[in-house]
Amino acid sequence: MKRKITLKEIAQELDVSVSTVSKALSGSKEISEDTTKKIQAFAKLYNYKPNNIALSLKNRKTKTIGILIPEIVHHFFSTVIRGIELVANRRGYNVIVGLSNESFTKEIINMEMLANGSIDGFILSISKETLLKQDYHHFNATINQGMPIVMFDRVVNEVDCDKVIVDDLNGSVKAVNKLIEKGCKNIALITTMDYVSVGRLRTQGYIEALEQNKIEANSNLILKIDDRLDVENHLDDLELEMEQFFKINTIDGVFAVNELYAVTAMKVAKKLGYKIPDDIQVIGFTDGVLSKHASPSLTTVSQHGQKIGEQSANLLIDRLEASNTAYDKFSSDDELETDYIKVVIETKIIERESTK
Amino acid sequence: MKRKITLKEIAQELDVSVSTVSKALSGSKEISEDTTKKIQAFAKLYNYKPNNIALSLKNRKTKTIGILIPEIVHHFFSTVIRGIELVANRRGYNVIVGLSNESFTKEIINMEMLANGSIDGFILSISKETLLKQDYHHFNATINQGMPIVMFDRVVNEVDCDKVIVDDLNGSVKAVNKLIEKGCKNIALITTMDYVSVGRLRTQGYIEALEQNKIEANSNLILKIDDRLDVENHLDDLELEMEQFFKINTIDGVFAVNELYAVTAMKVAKKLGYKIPDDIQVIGFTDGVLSKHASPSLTTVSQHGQKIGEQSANLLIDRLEASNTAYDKFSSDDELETDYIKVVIETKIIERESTK
DNA sequence: TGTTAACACGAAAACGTTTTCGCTGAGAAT
DNA sequence: ATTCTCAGCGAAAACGTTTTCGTGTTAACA
Repeated sequence: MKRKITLKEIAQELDVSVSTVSKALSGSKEISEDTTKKIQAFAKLYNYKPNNIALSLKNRKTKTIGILIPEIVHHFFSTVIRGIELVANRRGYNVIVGLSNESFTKEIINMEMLANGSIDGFILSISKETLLKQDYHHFNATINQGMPIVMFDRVVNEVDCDKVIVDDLNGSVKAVNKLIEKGCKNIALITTMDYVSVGRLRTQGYIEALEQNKIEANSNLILKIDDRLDVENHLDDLELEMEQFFKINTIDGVFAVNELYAVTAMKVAKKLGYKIPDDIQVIGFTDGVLSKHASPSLTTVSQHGQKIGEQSANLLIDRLEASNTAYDKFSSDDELETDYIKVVIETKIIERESTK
Repeated sequence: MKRKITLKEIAQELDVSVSTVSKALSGSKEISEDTTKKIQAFAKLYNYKPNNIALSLKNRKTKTIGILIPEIVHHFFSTVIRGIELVANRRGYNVIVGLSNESFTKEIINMEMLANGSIDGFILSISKETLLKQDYHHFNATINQGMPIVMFDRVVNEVDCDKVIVDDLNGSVKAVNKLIEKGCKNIALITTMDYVSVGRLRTQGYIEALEQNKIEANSNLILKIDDRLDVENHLDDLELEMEQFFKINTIDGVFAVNELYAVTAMKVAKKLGYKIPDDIQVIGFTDGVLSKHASPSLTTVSQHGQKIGEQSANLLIDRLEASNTAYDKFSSDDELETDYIKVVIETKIIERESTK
């Protein structure tokens, strides 16, 4: 077992100083060609690689991005991570992942754990509990310590930082318009409680689309699911709720704010004897595995999670590397006027079998 | 913008030495009660938190685990990550994620990037390309440098390290037995090419179960999918291949080595007019979203990905913390006899609508 | 021969910790 | 009055780098 070799050991072995080794390895012309060759050969032989931690300490930057998300077993979030990892890696950064599990406390603990030097900046999506509490002090505290944050998807006005969001409103408008265009008269909405911003926006889109088409929104046709309970493990409840909903109302179109709701709606509808898309047409949000492989496969609003991740990472790294140089130029810690960017990722409707 | 405060700054501010501050904060009784109180109050006021990087450098351990997996947008792998993160966090570790994207080269690059001090140990699952090439030198090199590795799911005998695997063979035997027990006479197997160890093992389980029941395996009933092509984006090909398969053979039971194949098989079967589970019963492997939400929902062999992650993390951290003390005790770098552990996670059949 | 410039290298500081050891002064013991 | 003990604190080393600033040697120049 040969442990990793250090500059000091190379120096001792070759009877030169540590500084000489360092310079030789970086190809400094301060060192003679002879010594340089000798040192480089030796280093290669022993597979020398500089220690990242030491570099981080010296440079006061870790080349690591912290991702903080509510949940990882989730198609959308894992797609975003993939996007982040892709550009992070390409630009020489690593990615460290923390899960808040939708909990306010875990979110804070995780942030504090990472904010003490482990990372250069955050990319995060806010947990449901935090959204409910509307307590965002930990984000602002982190930013005030000089650590940049990029928020995606679940964002909030109270925090001043770069943001990457899906065009939820527009996407929903498009989806509902599509249903109308395909002949639906009584379009139901299956959504979440309002405190989740994406749920609220998608609901708003539904209403706007109806208004655009001079259709009066009927509150009976809106089903708000309480997703504080762990839906995945209470599928029966969900189905029951929807069954009631379908029985009470006459419906020929469904817009659901995520694919689980959409797929479940289809299942329930089929069970009640409706044919899809003949009797009822369905459009979901989020283009995940479920949409693709459901039968009938689901027409859906695609969020381009990977693009969101890529954009977020680019935004963060841009700011990180800009702040280096800006820092040198002005050397003023305070208030170099920062205007933050909000990137909106366009959605796209992917038509499959659940619409005519 | 107040940057993070350091020991040195506290020391200056309070006119004591850095050592005194450090000791006071750690509650050393070497420091008088007065000074201790003063320092602790000041530190709390300025929200002092020790810098992780400096600690890592000093302690020569980062309290960070590197995860290296082929793909993250994947139910099984993300579940494993969740398990790892859970126990890592509980035991004071962070988790850094690298994606090989099934590529040999990216696997190596990622390993080298992380092996230079950024992490204390690896938890990984081998990429397909690496399995194909059968080149495992990078794993052994890493281990020889004193960095422990835990492999899960896709493991290999050529590398000596702790391993956590699913009981693929037994799981498959159970699944096929279940089909036989439910009255299936002509059971088809839909599997991958043999170089993926889990595919091979599950195939083997299929054959063993048939033998146990004195049924002769019929090679016509085995469909090997070439998954080198990106299946997700070539669903049509997949369906076509299966359609041919179903047309040629008489089949009343299907065992598929993953849920995508199983769900697709159901889709094709339904299209051909078969009723599930009346005409054909289906069992898949991996209990993911698809299994749960397919219609009919899929009976499947559950792999307990989270448990795999938890076990892997515990194994790794145990070894990390043991090696500390062992190191102190013997102070011998070389060959303290290491016997590695292989943990087998039992599978469980979850019965749903696709079997009688 | 004496001054200078270039060259090749080393010493030391710095990043932020922890820890070992040594020092100082005050009170107790002799 | 002298030695001892101990409490309370500081200096310095160490972790592995990079970088700035010397410093000594040699060759070139006046």
